[in-house]
Amino acid sequence: MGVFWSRGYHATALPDLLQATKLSRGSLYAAFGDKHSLFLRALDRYVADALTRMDVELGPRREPVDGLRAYLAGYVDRTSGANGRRGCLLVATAMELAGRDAEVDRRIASFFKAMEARVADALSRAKAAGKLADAVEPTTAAKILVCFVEGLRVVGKTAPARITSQATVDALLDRFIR
Amino acid sequence: MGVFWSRGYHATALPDLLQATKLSRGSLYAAFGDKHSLFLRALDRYVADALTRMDVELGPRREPVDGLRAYLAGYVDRTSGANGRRGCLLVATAMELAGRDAEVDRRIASFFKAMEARVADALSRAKAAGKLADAVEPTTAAKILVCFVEGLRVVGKTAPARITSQATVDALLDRFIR
DNA sequence: TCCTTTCAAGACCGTTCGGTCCATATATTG
DNA sequence: CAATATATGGACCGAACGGTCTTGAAAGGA
Repeated sequence: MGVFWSRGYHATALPDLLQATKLSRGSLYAAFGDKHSLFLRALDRYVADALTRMDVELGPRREPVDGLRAYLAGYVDRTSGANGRRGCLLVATAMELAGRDAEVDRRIASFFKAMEARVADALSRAKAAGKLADAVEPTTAAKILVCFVEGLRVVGKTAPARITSQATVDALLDRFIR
Repeated sequence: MGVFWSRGYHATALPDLLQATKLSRGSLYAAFGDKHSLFLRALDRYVADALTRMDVELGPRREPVDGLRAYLAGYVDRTSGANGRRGCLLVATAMELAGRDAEVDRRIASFFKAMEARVADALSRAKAAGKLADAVEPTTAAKILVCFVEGLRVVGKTAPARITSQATVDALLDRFIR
């Protein structure tokens, strides 16, 4: 997963994968079929990791506003410094392969949907608790937050300044919570 | 430019460029040096187009809030339907090449800075006109909007639904203007 | 008309790509 | 120990890559 993450699909060559998996050429093909299948596996793992992390951060047992802060803080962390420069396998894949690879399309779209649903859920619990500013609609606000964090990943590739990102995130959240 | 835009740098092969430029192999190399130089030219043009468009939308002669609406409407348009699926040369390049190509890095970073400056300027004029909501700080809000629109481009690759994007954009802007 | 310049078409180059195959070494098992 | 299953390193394959160079036709000028 790591090597696709760092380099992207096209830029990752077989030798990179062999080194990363410490497998021989033959064994790698026996185990995973081909490069594309291996990539889909990596993508699936990346998505699963992201979703379970969100389930922790935004889970129903947690105070929703705290959860949203944790969720956004995670993105600040992942878009700062070396993490930021490394980028995001999902966003990179969306830009590189979406529209040309149906399997990838499905995974990307379903991930965004799942992420949005989790954020929307946290927001609606926050709203029920009276923590949201007036006229904030959870599902729409969730779309805003999803777009925003994905944009953070893009900008973080070349401007991964933690303090700035954190301040930006705080300012955004301030427009939604009471 | 179009062919890099649609396919990305690595995925664009020489034959694609020959067909797009209607040049022979020899002429193309005589005119542009190599693939990388040609790509940088295309990127420069893309950036220049985007900035001049923003200068029109957010120019000082225009009502700043109207300008921001036009600017955001432009992004809705470019992230909807076929336009959305085509993606954005800048975002794709940022994810594919940033951190591995210094020339690209400079261009991406300076573009985001320039975009942010223009948005911030419009916002501060709006603030001076009393059109901004309380406690909205133009430079921070500009960073938010930039991240948001770049995120729209990412999400628009797989979910290019115009009505949804427009509603999301409207909801975001509503949090900032009075 | 002839000479020069230009440029398109594509042969060609070395390299690298993703993928297959085999000979060999290493375990595993009776 | 012998027989068998397993997995490894790397040779090998055709194709495509980016880039160079030759050839020949068309165009322009004297």
